[in-house]
Order: sequence, then C-alpha cells, then structure tokens
Amino acid sequence: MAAPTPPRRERRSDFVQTRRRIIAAARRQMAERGPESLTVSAVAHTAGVNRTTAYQHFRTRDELVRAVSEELLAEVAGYLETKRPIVEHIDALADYFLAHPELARLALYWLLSDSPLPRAGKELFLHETRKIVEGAGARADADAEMLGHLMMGVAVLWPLHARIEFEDDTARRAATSRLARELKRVLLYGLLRPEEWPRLVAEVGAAPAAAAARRKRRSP
Amino acid sequence: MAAPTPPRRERRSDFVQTRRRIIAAARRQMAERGPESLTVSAVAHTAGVNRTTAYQHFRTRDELVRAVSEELLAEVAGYLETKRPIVEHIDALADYFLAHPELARLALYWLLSDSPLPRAGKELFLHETRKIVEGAGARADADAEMLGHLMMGVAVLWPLHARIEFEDDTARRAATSRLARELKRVLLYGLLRPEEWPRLVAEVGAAPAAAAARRKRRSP
DNA sequence: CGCAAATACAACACCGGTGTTGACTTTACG
DNA sequence: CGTAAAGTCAACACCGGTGTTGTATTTGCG
Repeated sequence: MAAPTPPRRERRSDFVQTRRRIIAAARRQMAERGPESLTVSAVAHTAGVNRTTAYQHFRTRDELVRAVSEELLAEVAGYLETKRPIVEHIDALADYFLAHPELARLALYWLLSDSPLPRAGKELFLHETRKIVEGAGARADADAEMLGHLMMGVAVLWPLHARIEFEDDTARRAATSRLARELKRVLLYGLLRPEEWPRLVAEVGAAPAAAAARRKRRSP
Repeated sequence: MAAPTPPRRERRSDFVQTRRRIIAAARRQMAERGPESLTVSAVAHTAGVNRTTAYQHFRTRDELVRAVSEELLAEVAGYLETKRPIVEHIDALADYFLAHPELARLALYWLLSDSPLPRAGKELFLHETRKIVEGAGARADADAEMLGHLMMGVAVLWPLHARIEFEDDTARRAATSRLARELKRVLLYGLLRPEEWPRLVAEVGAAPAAAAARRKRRSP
C-alpha cells in the first residue's frame, strides 16, 4: 500500500533528449523570426521529429514558447550574476546580447504582448541600472528607472539590427564594440558641451553633485 | 487627336475619401498590433467598407501596408524638418513618438524583416544625430552613428512600452517627460563620475576636447 | 520474451486568413 | 435618361497553421 503507483519504468534518456532537441530547435526559430512566428510544424521538422511527437512534449504551441522563454530568462539571470558591476563588463554584455538574438526577440515579444513574464525580464534589467545609480560611482541626480529604459532600448534593438546590417560575424562584433565604446563614452562624459546649450542646462539643472557625496556624508 | 482618351468622368470625391478611410483604419491597426498582424478583413471592417472594396484600392495586403508606410515616413520627415536643432526639442520629439506608436511598430517591422524602405527611415534618424555631432555643441570624440543607435533604441521601444505600462494618457506623458529629462541629463553630463571608474576611463580615453575646438581652429 | 513507454504517421476537423470572380446596387454626371 | 464608376455581396479555391485521434512501430528493461 506504500506505492499505489507501481514504480513505472521510464525510458528517461530518450525522452529528455528529444525534449532538448525540440527546445533547441524552437530556440533557434525564435532567434530567427521571433516567438510570434514560431510554428510547431517547423520546430518539429528542424528538430528531426514528428509533429505529433512535439505535441506529446508540449500540449500547445504556447506551452512550448513558454518553456523556451523560462529557460532563456533563467540563463540571463545566471549570466548577470557573474557580471558585477556590469558597467565594467559592457563589452562582454554587448557580445552576450549580440550572440543571443532570441533574448532580444523575446523581450520584444513580451513588450508587444503584455504577458505575465515580461515584468520579470524587465525587472532583471532595471535591477542592474538601479545598482549602478545607487552605488557611489554615479552622478547624484540620475534617474535609475528611466536610465534603464535608455539602456534597454539599445540592448534589445541592436542585436536585431546588427544581424541585418552586417553579413559576417566579424563585422558584427567590430560594430558592436564600437557601439559599446560610444556607450561608455556617453556614460562617462555625456555628449553635449553644457556651455553651448544654456537652454538645456536650464531645463535639467546645472552640473550635479556626485553620488559619492552621499557615501562620504555617511562615513566622513 | 488631342485626347485619344475621352475625358472619362471620375467620381473622385468618394473614391479618394474611401481610400482615406481605409488607410486611416490600416494605420490604427498598425498602431495597435503592428504591420505583421494587419489583416485586410479587419481593416475593411473598421473602415466600414466591404472587404472586396478594400481590394479594389489595394491589390494586395502588402500594397496597403506599403502605402501606409510611405505616408508615415513622409510625415516624420516633414515633422523633423520643423525641429532643428532637435536636441532643443527633445520633449516635443518624445511626445511625438509617444503619440504615434505606428512609427515605432513600423520601425520594428522594418528592423525585423529587411525590406527596402528601412534604410530611408534609419537614415532619416541618423542624419539628425550626425548633425548634432558635427555641430559645435558636441564633444569632439562622439561617434554619430553609434550614438544614433542608442537614441533609436529608446525612440522605438519607449512608445510601445509606455502604452502597456501606463493606462491613462496623463501618466504616459508624465513618464515620457521624465524619460526626456534623463536623456537630456545624460547627454549633458553623462552618468558616471569618471574618477570612480579608472578602468573605464582607460578604455575610452580621458576627458575629450570639445568639438567647438574644430570650429575655432578654422576661424580663429 | 513481453510489456509499456516513446515515437511515427496519416487522416481529420477546424480556423482564419488571402485573393478572385461574377452578379447586383447605388450614384454622379454628361 | 443612360452610362460607367464605385461599392456591395456571396461564394469559391487555396493555404498553412493548430490540435486530436487511432493505429502502427521501435526500443529499453524487468
């Protein structure tokens, strides 16, 4: 009576491997054309698996998309863990996003169709900019959340754009490091010479105090 | 012999007006769900017009999308004409993009499916950042093209994101002006305090000479 | 061996779109 | 009035997807 379900033997190895193959194919397809246009038929085909087999692993198309999404999200979270503070790994991050257009397409998909997961993804991102702004190295009057949106814009759009703009991977990576450099430059020094734009300065306020001041105030 | 085509009378007024209605409906639909998911059926329906009538104006779905796209592109070009230098109209621009999510969706559509028009749209945008960088008010070592990509990212993503994030228009506009302020702030002063990030400074180079120097060199 | 899980395959019902066609109605204008 | 353009309508062929079902086939393991 201990086990009303007799220990059913399972051919786990194959099952798991097939599932992996399906997810991998789905992932490739999501990288190429986005989750919206993922079709179970195509996924099954490129996975070298019958369509009905795919339906045995994922009851609906949507379930498949969600499975891939969750896998991706976990991966990114894990990756970000290893990169602190991220401002010192901008190049690595840029390369990472460039190498994983599925992320960009997924983010877009989320953005365009308000599903439950997007919050998690966005928070993952904003969390990082908040840490920077709240740290000692940033200017005092920065707006972490809005800064996050600035960053998110590039992070999402660039990988997709680069794929189209540059044929070979070498050129893509070169352009990406150019972008990363400009990002770093802007973060450090800004773009405009304040003395030439008095009207802007009036709107934003004069050169701000440093965030470091806060820390110093705490432990003088 | 002057007129081999006898002056065919045309009921222009209705024809033109119907066409307008169809385009307007298509535009609304593109703003809501993007050009990919535009369907002639839905457009005809919301235009209060029979589906076959729509097909009399635009032979294919694609032709309809292209017509709307061209109209939009022309509009943006016209709008940008009136806003020089654009850095002094960042709020107006932000509001404009926020009010026209069709643009963002179209840009995305272009970005994701390398069609012929995108170049024109992207160039329209990069043209503006180039003018800024080449003007006297920018720092000397800015990379106009890459800067353009930074800007394009927000310009495209923010309107879509704001639509989802904020229910009412007031909140949307408030958040947008917050974003605009942060953008201006970053452009003027950057985000990071260089003295706290020696490694970044080493990568990018020290505080750069001003672009104005170039001008002064030319006419001392 | 023999069982059961994992997979394959074909057929089906269903959906929502595209683009076409032919016959009908409305309406402005010469 | 008569004509032709503009629009309506219903029906059709076609496509490519989804999800289901019933019947095979392979394969690992007790």
